[in-house]
Amino acid sequence: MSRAEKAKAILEILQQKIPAPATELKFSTPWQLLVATILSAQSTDKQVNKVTEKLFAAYPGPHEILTLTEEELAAKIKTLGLYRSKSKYILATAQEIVTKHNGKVPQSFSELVKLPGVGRKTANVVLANAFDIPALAVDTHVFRVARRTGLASGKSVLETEKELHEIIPRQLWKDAHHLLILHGRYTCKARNPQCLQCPISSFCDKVM
DNA sequence: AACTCGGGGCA
DNA sequence: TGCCCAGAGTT
Repeated sequence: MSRAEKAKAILEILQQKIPAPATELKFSTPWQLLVATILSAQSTDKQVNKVTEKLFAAYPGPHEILTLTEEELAAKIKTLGLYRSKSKYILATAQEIVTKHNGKVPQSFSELVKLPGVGRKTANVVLANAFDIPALAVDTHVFRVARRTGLASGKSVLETEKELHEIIPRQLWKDAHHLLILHGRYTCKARNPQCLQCPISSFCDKVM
């Protein structure tokens, strides 16, 4: 079985096994996904969902969020860590999107990473999930899953990113990041991995 | 490369 | 009670 076939098989299984609504970041627009992703730094998806549900109901887009001061927004996201910097980033990014991008979230990596608080990971998540553009942010979870399953063998995150780009089928790009990261977070954990309940253990070189 | 922001989840 | 967490900016 080629690596590409393996990737396809693994992702299709994860698609069926991972209950999206409970754990996935919720969003209905590129802007909301961008904000949710900024908020997710050093926080869990559940915490983020709790905050964004209220926030987006009252302030759905960049124009609305700009009616808030930095302190007011910070108060609304105070249950998340790093809330002061996040508030600052979100308002600054909203301002730039309104003034420089005609109110729309830019659709290229180079433009996205120029936004305040948007780095490599956030940019890739937005490209893949909001715009269905092949992009994958390899973080520690994705890296670990890729190594254990043998989908990638590169030593660095960037090498792994390149390898995954080559083998993940086009139609699965949109879900690849969520699936791999959630699998890594809840099942293929760094410590105490749940191999007995792992739906893809038959593809794994390192069942424990 | 190291440091900082940071409340909540979980053992 | 201590460790960890969907990161990014600054020095």
